[in-house]
Amino acid sequence: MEYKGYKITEGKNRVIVENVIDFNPVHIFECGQCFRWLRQPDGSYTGVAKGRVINVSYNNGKLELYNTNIEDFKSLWFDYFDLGRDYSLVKEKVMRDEIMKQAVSFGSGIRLLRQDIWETLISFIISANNRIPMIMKTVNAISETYGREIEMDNKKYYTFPKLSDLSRATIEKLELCRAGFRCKYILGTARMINEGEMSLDGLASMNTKDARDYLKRFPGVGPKVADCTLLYSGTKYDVFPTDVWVKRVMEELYFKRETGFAEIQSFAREYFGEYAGFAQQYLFYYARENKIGAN
DNA sequence: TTGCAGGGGTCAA
DNA sequence: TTGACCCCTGCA
Repeated sequence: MEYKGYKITEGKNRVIVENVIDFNPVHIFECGQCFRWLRQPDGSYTGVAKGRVINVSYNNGKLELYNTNIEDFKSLWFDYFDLGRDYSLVKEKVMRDEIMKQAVSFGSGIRLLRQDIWETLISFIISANNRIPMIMKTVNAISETYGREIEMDNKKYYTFPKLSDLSRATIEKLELCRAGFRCKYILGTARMINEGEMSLDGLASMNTKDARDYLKRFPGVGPKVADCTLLYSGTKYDVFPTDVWVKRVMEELYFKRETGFAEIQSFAREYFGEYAGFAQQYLFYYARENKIGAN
């Protein structure tokens, strides 16, 4: 059948989507926006999202989602993989110079996943002063401890915990998930939302600055975590999360000198405008994979 | 083998 | 503006 410009067919516990372009699982899942997708020996990726576990592979315009059905594809995965967006247009918009042409060509199959904002917020609180393998371990441990068990091919996986379940956690038990000094931030944030003191529901209708300031009221959330939360949940795209890698690549390729957070932010806003978030993602992936600016 | 620096930042002084 | 911070890995 035809669905929003794609040809989709249903197979045994799987959905095949044809005519998919600008989609590369390696770029998407390894560009740093998510922590729950694992590369399999055959090159496909298995991950937990939307309360489900699926396996994703892609070859020559054909996207294959295993352990799902057409109904879930329409209601969940189409949106999650941002399949309604024309990434060729996005690339055109951000390729403003030779540097961006390089970065885009390097990460040509990147897509910004539209992830659950609650999970994204907690995951990026964990990311502070941390390394990716550790972040993945901690998010997994939290899911195993407080999430729900699901299954694919007789293997167990765990969904990211609901707000109410994580709110009931204790610092002592959370510490077993190896979140270290971030445990108090996780619990503090969860409880503020659970008790109704704060809410993630209104962020989309705020302007970007207000949304960022609002998120920064959570413990463990500063400018970087706030911007990541907004961008990787698909809430705001005119943000430019600036971590050490982005700072390095901006200094080395654009500024040709040392600079600060504020200067990079205003440059990105001015230069990339509403596409800043996409530009950041191409740049980050390019910088990290090529160790640009690494000592 | 042991020791130490440092990491996708944030907080507090 | 500057150091401390959980925990783990990489590298002397």
